[in-house]
Amino acid sequence: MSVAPSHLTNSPVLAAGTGHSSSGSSPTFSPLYQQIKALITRSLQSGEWKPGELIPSEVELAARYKVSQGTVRKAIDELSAENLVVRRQGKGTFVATHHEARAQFRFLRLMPDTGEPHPAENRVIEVKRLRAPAEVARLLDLRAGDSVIFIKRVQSFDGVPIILDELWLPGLLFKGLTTERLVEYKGPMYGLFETEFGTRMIRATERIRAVAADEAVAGLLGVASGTPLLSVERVSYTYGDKPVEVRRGLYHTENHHYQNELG
Amino acid sequence: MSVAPSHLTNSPVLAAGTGHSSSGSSPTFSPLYQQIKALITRSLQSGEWKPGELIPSEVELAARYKVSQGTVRKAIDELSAENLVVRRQGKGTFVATHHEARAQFRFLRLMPDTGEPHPAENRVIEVKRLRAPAEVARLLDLRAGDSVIFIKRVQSFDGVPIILDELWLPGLLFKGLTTERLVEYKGPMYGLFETEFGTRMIRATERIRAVAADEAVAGLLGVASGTPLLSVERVSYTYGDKPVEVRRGLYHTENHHYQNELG
DNA sequence: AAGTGGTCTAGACCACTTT
DNA sequence: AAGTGGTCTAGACCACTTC
Repeated sequence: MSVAPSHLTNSPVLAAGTGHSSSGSSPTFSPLYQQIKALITRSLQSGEWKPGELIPSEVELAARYKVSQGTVRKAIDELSAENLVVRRQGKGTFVATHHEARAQFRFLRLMPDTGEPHPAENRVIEVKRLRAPAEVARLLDLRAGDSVIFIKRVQSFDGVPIILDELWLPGLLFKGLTTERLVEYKGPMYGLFETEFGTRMIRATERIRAVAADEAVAGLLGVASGTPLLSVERVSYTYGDKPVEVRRGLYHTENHHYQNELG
Repeated sequence: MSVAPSHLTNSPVLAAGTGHSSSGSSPTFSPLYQQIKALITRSLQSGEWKPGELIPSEVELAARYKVSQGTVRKAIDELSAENLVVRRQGKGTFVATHHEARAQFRFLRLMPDTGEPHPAENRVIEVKRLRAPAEVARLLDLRAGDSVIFIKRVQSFDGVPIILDELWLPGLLFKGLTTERLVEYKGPMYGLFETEFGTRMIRATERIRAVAADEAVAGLLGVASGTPLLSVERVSYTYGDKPVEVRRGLYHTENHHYQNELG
């Protein structure tokens, strides 16, 4: 009935019956739906469909890739599970964006011990361009000495400073980033990165430990020197597992805690 | 062709064609595969299939529940995603267990800053039965004053004490738990709970903060009083989201860190 | 009414494991 | 060879949204 999708690595021609094979004899072979998933991911990465936009329907994609709707469906199921897209019944499938309430708490895990989480107030302390320190260069997959943008800021809740953040971003990707744009932008920083610089954070790894506040830090957070703080070192990745942000946060956890779920 | 599964809430009789409906007019209705999933979960919970054992094949389950294999498959897909079962191609589907290398790191997130994770050595400091403090009773969904088992222990890596744990367990569920059984048991504590007491931890929530070591804690961990420590408060749940463990860990994070992934 | 994702079925073939 | 989970297809109907 159907014709084998010639641009994919599978079955050159299909045997009798309806189903068709899922592996050829090529050096690389993966299930069809994985290949479809990779193709869709490529389109997301290239900006063919931008954050917040509607992607083609399952039927359209099935026609485009010459596979069944069920196969496209399984590909999108996985993309949805990885938070790259969001399905909405009756409407369609949308490219995920950081400009949504539900997406916020994936990357900001600090919660007040009691009551509802409040929006953070940001105070930018410093933005400058510098040569990547060896450690940052290693984590960002850059050469030591490559240009990076350094940001230092304090986040407050209800007027009380709680988080001191330091960020390092690849200079090439975030060329026009200035203090003004950071300050005037409302909403989460990842929303700014996504909208203004076309870089979307997909996942991150964190290393958490307890440290003591030194003099400088204590001053910025309004605590006594030596106060125990949560140190959160984060590396964020975009499409293709490319590292695009190194962040070091110091959290004052007297009345807040880092919330984590072990699934 | 097929007959509607009368023990499920859906379609009393099925219309022409192959597919059949997914919602009735009953007060409660959920997709068929969710109902199947609930039935399988109940069998896991009741011990019909024990940890490590093989559960019936998809074909058998489809016959038992009078649904298609595809529907059983979708139910098991979700159970697999939730780590309740493990699929092995060609062999079958097995009930998940804590006695596996892969399951360890889901609940022990402390890693050495460099090198491979080592097995922990446990030193049990105290095991006693007491009346649940108000906070513990609240978290375990018990009445204040109900009997709980309290455990205090130190975990070391390469002979260096790193973790001080305090645990509270419902007395009813862990009747025969003694210091001896804790000490003589090899492997992870959740393995003991699962094998000896039939209580399997499914998921947990954690609240993490930084605190200073007091005199008693400092002595047990061999650090100076006032040293910043990671405080990890965990509540673990078994089937049916029933809380069955409260744990408070203090981690010395000078050469270790808590590893977390943000998906 | 038309289009979208969500559910369910039936059947085919594949890859892997055991007998 | 037989049994298991894994992939793929085709088609039906449902729930929801928009026109």
